[in-house]
Amino acid sequence: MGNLKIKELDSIGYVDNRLKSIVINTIAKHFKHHTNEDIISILIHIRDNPDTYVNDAIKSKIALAFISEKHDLPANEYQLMQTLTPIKIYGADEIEDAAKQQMALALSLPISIQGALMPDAHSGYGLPIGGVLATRNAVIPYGVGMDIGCRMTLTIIDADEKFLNRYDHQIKKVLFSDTHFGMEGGLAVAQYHEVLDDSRFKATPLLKKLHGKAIKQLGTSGSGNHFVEFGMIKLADNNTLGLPGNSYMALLSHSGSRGLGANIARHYTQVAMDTCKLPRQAQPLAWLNLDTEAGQEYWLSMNLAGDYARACHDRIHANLLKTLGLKALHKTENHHNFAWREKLADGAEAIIHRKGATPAHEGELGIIPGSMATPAYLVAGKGNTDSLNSASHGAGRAMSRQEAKASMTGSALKKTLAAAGVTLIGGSMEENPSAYKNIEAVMAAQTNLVSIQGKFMPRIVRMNNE
DNA sequence: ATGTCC
Repeated sequence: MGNLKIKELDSIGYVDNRLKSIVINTIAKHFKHHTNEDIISILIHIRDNPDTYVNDAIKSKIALAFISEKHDLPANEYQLMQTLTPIKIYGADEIEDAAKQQMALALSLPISIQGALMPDAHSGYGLPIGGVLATRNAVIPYGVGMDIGCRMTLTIIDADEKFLNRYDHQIKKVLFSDTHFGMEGGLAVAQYHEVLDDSRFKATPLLKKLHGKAIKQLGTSGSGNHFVEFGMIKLADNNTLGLPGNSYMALLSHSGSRGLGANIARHYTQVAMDTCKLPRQAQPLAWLNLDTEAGQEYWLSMNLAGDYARACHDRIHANLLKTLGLKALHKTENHHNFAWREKLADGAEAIIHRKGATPAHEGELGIIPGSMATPAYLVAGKGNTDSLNSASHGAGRAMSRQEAKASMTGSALKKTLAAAGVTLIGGSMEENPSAYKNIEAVMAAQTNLVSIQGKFMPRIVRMNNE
């Protein structure tokens, strides 16, 4: 740093030793060719306007340290920022205020860079469902969610509607015998997938402990809105899959990482909340710095849970197709509860949290389901950077689970299903189609984010009982 | 979402 003296730092208010060492390191790394005069004027500007630098790739470290020093906070305590972090909201009219407020709170974290709210958004714990958040070198366990790697898999099958109609009875039987939903019991046939041999299961005491549970639950589905269903998909002409724009039988599944991911999420949320202190209302958004051991452990564990969730879908699809003697033509899959290291529009690297959001980079295929009696859409991303390359993960809840239960009777649901030509095996009132927003309206709110490649209509749906 | 506090 040329001949800038420590005394000069003192004279401009950089007195704290931690602050000084960050400044010295930053200067040595990034401001080698600046004059002392320039450096001092930059430091004074950061000192007087720290909030405006919290998103700066280089100067944010100084700004954050300065803010924490100024407020006389310990190194692990943080204040919320007043600066407005960029946010784009899609389908704002249909999104409840509580979800927007949660997103605004998330954007006031000093680690937040950019955010987006998808048209199916509703309030969740910490980050709203349908929330996308870019942060700098930190991961928020509640920004990923409790079901790490909750995801979709669609297999387009080499069969037409005649097969679905002719083998209706067998399909129902297999959807009952070859899937497992809920917490008790498991599949009749022992499952294997190479993910079970993954060495990451030996990386931490927690993962070692969870390995047995992962073995038992491989190939099972969860509860709530999780499903496995057969239906028909009509592909668009000139779709990007390279398949003729015909109608095909298809298998669609929605589930996550079961007990493995839930335990990882619970454990590291606690670690984050113990080690990253925030104002009370923001505490669920506590993060793990990715340079710390806990941050790296979570990152490894989250990725393993994601791979495990994928393996569960792989087993489900392989089991059902094998029993029914069917052949896959094409497979589409995507996580919608996960975090990725990605580049932002300006080239800066960020951690992108998608909590109930579909990755939608240019050309990337994904699946956006409606409900048990409404279409799911096979989409290709448009790479819209305002949405952080994301789209909705479904139609989104219009009613709480309680409201949904209270507003629907068994006979009314039967009528809805019959009108849609859907057979439901298991399922609950909480998942009734009217508890969800209109999927067509949600799709209309994100035409700048994805293009529709195919429309899937469920025919035989398996969900958890109750 | 989750053997819903091993």
